[in-house]
Amino acid sequence: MGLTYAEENYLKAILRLSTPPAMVVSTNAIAAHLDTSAASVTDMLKKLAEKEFIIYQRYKGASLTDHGSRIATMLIRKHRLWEVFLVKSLGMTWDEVHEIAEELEHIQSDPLIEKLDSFLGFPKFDPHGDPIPNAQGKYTLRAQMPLSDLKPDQEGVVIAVRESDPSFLRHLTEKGVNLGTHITMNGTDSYDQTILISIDQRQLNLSGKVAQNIFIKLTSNI
Amino acid sequence: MGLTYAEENYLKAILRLSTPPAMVVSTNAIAAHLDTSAASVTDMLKKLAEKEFIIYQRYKGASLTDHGSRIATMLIRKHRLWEVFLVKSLGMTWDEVHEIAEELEHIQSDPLIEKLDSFLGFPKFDPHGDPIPNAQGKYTLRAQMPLSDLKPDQEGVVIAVRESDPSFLRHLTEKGVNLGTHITMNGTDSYDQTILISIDQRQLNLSGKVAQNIFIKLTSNI
DNA sequence: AAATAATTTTAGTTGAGTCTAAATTTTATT
DNA sequence: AATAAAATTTAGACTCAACTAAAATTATTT
Repeated sequence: MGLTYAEENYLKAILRLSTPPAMVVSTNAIAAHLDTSAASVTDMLKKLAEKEFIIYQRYKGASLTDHGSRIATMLIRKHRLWEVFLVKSLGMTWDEVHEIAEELEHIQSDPLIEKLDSFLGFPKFDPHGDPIPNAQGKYTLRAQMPLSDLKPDQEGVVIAVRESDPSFLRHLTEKGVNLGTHITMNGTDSYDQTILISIDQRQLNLSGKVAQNIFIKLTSNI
Repeated sequence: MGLTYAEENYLKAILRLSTPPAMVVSTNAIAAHLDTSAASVTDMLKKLAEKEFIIYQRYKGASLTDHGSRIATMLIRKHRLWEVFLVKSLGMTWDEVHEIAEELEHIQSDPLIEKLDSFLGFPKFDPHGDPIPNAQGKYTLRAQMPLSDLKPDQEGVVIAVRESDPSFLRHLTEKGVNLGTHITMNGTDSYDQTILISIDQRQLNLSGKVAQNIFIKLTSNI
């Protein structure tokens, strides 16, 4: 009695869009996220509610039940474990793996995923720095802030980036920004919101939009 | 422009059922293999012919075009490479992997499959002894015969087994029959067609049906 | 509080892939 | 060669997941 790919993708979208404290997601938000029509979303929400994966009230939006939340979390777990495999074992780059993991996450086998986890050494984070839920659905949250929020002279280490847009990730690679890269904030250009940073001794600048999608763990600044 | 899972599965079925010299597969054979109705097969054959993956004549059956054959062969390649990964890297057993590989073979990424091949060391055979096509679609055929065809006192090594039925494979494992196992034929029980063999010094018997699905490479018999 | 805008749902279609039942074509048998 | 049997195709219907257009509900603004 497995779920269809479409059902799984809807649950994943609802989890991704659920934010505390409300945890209720609107029809339009899901439609935008999945690039589909609001009418299609309404149809699917009715089905998912019928199967008790979500709680849904007409015109009010949807929220995951414990059951639905568990399924969505396991999809995230599978997605991120496969990404680790693709990068660590096969040598793919962080910009190549999201699309492939979108397919791999739907493979149905609990023994497979537990053995993959073991094979990879029970990684806690994926190649973009996102936490990997364990078999019980628990994961590590780390204190982090967008690079764009750093004040001049603050410094830190890149611990995560917004995944999934390959050209954004390739841009970072070109600039020398990777997980673990140490960055010092120099300042913001008042005209164009460009961010000035240094990596090692090297100075460079990033657009504000890019800097919002790089996440930093602060280190003691002098 | 990818194929649907259903289309891919039909092409794979046609390849599996194509036997020289005719290479033409009947509607009913496909229906039986895919456990579906003949009417559904007819519908799909029309679509595949329209897309030029097969040549199809009403009432006469279907055969793969070069294009269709290439796609089906690449599915076999992916299926068998994933099986090697599941057994060699993750430590699964040969009875567990077919069903999972049926899903994994549909993952769409050429770089992925070439890197997987390299990671595994370009294996030539899968965990059931079936040959793995290379990136050009070429594979190694080996001389082999069913265990049931051995004459008394002939001996050889198990180099392949019919894959895909988990309970058959578990049965073999229990009896101590694996790829590489050396077997001597002792004889056939005239009553019930049971096959008598020895493995090392140990004697055991197998049903005729089982013995037909174990493939042997003969070694010099005294 | 009424009017307008935005959001969401309903109604009616579509295409993929399947089904059963009936009709057609091919093959085998007398 | 005529008839019976087997194989195959056609016809019509179903489910899933999507769509557009129109209707209904909720939110916002005047």
